[in-house]
Amino acid sequence: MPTISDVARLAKVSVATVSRFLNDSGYVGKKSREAIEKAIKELDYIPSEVARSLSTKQSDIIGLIIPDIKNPFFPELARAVEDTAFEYGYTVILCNSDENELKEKHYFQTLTNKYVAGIILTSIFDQGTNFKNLKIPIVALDRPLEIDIPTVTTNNIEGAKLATQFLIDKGATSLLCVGGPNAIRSSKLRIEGFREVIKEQTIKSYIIESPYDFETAETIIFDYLKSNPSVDGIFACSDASAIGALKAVHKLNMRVPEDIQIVGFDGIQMGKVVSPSLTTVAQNIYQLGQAAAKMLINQIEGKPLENTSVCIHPKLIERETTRKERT
Amino acid sequence: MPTISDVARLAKVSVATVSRFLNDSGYVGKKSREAIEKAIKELDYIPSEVARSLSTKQSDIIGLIIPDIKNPFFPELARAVEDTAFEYGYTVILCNSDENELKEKHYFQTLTNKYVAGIILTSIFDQGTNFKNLKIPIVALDRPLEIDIPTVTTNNIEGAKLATQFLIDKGATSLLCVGGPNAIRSSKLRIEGFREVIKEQTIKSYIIESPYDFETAETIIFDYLKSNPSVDGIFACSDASAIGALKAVHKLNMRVPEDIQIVGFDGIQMGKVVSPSLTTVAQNIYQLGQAAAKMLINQIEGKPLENTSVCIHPKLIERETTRKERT
DNA sequence: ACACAATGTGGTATCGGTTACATATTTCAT
DNA sequence: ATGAAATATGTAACCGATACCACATTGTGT
Repeated sequence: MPTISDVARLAKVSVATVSRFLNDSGYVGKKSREAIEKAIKELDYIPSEVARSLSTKQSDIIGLIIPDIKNPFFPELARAVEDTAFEYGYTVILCNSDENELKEKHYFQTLTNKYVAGIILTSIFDQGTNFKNLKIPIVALDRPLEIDIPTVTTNNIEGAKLATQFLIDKGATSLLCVGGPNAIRSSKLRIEGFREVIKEQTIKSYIIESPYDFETAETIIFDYLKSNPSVDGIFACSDASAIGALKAVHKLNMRVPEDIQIVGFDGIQMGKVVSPSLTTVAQNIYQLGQAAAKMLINQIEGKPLENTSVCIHPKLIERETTRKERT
Repeated sequence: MPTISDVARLAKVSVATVSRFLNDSGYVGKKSREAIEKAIKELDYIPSEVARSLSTKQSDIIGLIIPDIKNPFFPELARAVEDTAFEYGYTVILCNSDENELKEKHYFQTLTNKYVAGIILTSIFDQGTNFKNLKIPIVALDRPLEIDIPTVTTNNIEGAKLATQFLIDKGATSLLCVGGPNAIRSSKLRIEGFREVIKEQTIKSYIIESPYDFETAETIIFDYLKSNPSVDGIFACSDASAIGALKAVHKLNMRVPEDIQIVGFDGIQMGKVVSPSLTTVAQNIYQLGQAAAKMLINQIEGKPLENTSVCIHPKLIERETTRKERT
């Protein structure tokens, strides 16, 4: 691996001049410029990121802390972040926090110790870590953190309203809302959206809580429906629980969407693939990740942020778990 | 952030002694040791990874290059790698190559430039890059590279045989094998396994090729089945195409598993979730990733590799797309 | 008691860049 | 013509570690 000194020697200039050339900082004369360009080409020189980081205390690495890449929501998000990072010349370190505060803190430690340029964080701990005295840029993704930290989220209330209203429009008269874990802000907001629509209506409604995973959701919903068979519409606050609901409903020999309609939330791939395919309020996951990455990079590069927070509109995707027409 | 000099000053020793202490290299007297420990605690000192990397030309970062984290096979793999890396004090950079040689090369460049400790690679390019003259450890995952590079794969032939034999045992008499892209070695091997079982039998069989994605697979299989309705068993070389097959079969109003049975390959989450749930040859994806990470770390840390390649047995998971008993 | 090994410690060059500062040359308005 | 400003370039300190080498001290076998 050639170093900056090799280039300097070959181009018969000093390392300072080469450095100035590389970073486009300060003056570099035409002759030097040409000689340096030639030398770089000849040597196949690439500046050492590590040395540069040591000097500037900033690398071209972005940390991405998410609960679990296995959770079907996150691969697409990660992909969007990585694509955007790639485009701007950054590289992504992936961290699975498991919603575990200790692990999260550990990653923060590790990442800052690597002089990462910034961190994108999906965390349920809105207060725990003290993000303010951290001097590196942070963007909160999917779940808001403290007030002054830039945030990218989907408009959860709007999405929940969309789903609920849609079920009603399609003729549902007795609605079940399957909320997510209470600790997660977005889950609360989705339930809130559901409530807001319901209170203007005169239909029966129930709200239950379930973690965001298929199996548990399936069990919980199965049990619920067994004792409350009158329910004819389910709004699940995540596609995972919606899919659990779908399985539960199947087991109960109810037909979807004839006997009971289901609308999920998230828009994960899997929704397309289940039978019947899932009507859902899709978050534009890719856009979410992209927006977060862009905001972070803007901060890193000192560009002004036009918005301190971005709220992306969800979109209802009508598939097969809801009726085609009002009955 | 305190530095090693701060520690040295506080402990009234030289930086060399502190360094020796930190790396457990060379002699450090008892008194110095205690003073240093105290100083480190007092200052909350953590050695700078970046400075260390510059000096040693090795970081604690592992590069993971995969085609696409959105592909449902990879999140679990990535998770396994990350978990194992975490356990041993390493950190993972995620790279999506899109099976694109240029992108792959670029990532190699970027990663080596960061002095990564090693790279785990899922690549279809078995010759392109010259891995030999690379001085950092590499492990090939899922798809073998050149001969002398440690490799972790599933026993694809065995898995394909398992699936094919199972279909036959369950009474299928006219088999369709849906292979993956020909460029992918594992796909070839799975087709080979299928062939091996078939040639000992006297049943009809067909082989078609399809990319590993739902939509395309669905279309291709739909068209095929339309003109060949006698097929009563499908072995799909990936769960993705198996799920495509499932949808295609549904559209054709054939019942699964009564009219036609389906067995997939991979064991992705989604298989559990489709209806009917997918019988499949499951790779132990987590174990795959874990084994790869461990092999890599062993290489990095100079420990001997007992095996230059690991081949993990797949396991047939019987679910609902095959019949319960032989008909 | 002496030679030699083992133990303990510090000085400092080095990794490969950045950047403040000094210095030299050119440009240009007056 | 001349002094200030702009342009161009080099020297060397610095980022925060590692590691080679020199040197001092202690232990030990004969």
